[in-house]
Amino acid sequence: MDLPSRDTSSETIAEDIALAIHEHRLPPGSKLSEDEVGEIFGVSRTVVRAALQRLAHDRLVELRRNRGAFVAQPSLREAREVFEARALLEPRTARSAAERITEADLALLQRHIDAEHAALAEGEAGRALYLSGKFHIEIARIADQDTIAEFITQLVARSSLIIAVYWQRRGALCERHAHHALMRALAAHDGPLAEELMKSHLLDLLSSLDLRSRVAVPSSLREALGG
Amino acid sequence: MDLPSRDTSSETIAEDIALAIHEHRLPPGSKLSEDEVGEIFGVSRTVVRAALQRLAHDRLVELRRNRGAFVAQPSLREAREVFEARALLEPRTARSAAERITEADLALLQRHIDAEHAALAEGEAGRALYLSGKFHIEIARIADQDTIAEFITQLVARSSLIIAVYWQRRGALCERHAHHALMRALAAHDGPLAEELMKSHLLDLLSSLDLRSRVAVPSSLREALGG
DNA sequence: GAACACAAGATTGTATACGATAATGTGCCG
DNA sequence: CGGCACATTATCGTATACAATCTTGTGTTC
Repeated sequence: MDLPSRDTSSETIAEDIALAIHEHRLPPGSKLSEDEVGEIFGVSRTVVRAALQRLAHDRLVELRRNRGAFVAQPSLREAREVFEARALLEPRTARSAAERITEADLALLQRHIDAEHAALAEGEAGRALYLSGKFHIEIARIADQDTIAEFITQLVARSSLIIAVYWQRRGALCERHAHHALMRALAAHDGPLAEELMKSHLLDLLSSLDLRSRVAVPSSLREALGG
Repeated sequence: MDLPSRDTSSETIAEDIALAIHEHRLPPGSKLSEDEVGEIFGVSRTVVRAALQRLAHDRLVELRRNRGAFVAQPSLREAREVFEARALLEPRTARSAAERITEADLALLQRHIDAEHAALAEGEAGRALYLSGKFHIEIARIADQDTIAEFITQLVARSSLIIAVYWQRRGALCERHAHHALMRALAAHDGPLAEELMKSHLLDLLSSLDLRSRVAVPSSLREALGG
């Protein structure tokens, strides 16, 4: 039943869970029992705990003492703060990326966009959102700023969670235009334009969230009631 | 020998180790054996591992598979990146802080500065550096930006490590002037000035490091040679 | 009938034990 | 005498077992 588990397992498990959260297969509030997770992945609680601790540090899960691990439910305040942090980091990073981007990088970014496009066409909105986040992370990597890229990776993951909770217009993510425009600026090595586009893109994202009143409903309760 | 250990222990241990790194009692490259640390704090390896994992996530220690945990030795590149990240985050945060700072906040900051002063006078350079970092973190907290404050906390801790490795002028930290000037700008609610002062303060810090050539010497080797 | 106290169950927190892996020391061979 | 192969040792990686804590169900009392 348990595959040979190629590498160090706790990292793999943490990434699997993170991906599930990212793709909204694990809704906010879900309980992640150590026994249960351990059985699913065929490992002991020890390694599960390590994975959960890592996710807790990234604020993707919340660890409550003697209660267990739950998929985090970002507060209104946290949602605002995450996007404010991104607004500080990403525009300047996009500018750096535009100044040093290569043809290979551009091709890679284009593949990301195409994959996102395809996922959306197939109705896999969760996966599309995940790939959309990858696009942002990739830009930070292109800027050759590993430290900042790491922060952005965290922020993108948390953004995914925030979108799961506070998204209002259930329609299409209007990101395609923004990402295409960013691509053009990057291809043209136009740093200032890329910076400006990224800035407004993040503002658009933030304003598309309903941060007025919608308190995060405890989805565990909703589960119990709905089904 | 072992105190009742008031709270959850792994957090406490992680903070104790972080403080020791911060104050340069644990030089970069030091090995942190699980058994050894566990014996010192009177706990099992389980909880030590949790603490070390947390520190590894903050990039204060490096975890090598089947080798153990070592106090991190930031690379030249990492040193540069950490200060670039701070340059993106802290100036704008200082501006926000200036706009919303209260009298109580000012008093607290002043106490920080005084304590730093006192530590320096008593020759406790390590503790002075630690308090100096606290000053920066406190500003982020005053800006009411928990998320960014968390990032800055990480970056300040890593900066301390970087200073331990790359500091060139062994003389006094020239921070006192910069921090006093910042205090004045904050007290005057002068956001733009605070932003500018923070920016140049960080640049000063970066330029006071010797990032030209000095490769981090493996201090374990140096220990062995020096006695 | 409602509220409190208590007990049973479940889940996490921690310690210990065993297996795997890498560093080190020893002996043989060239 | 130097270098390589192998055994030894120490340390980490993981699993399991026990203890502490919280939740929940039940019975009693007002």
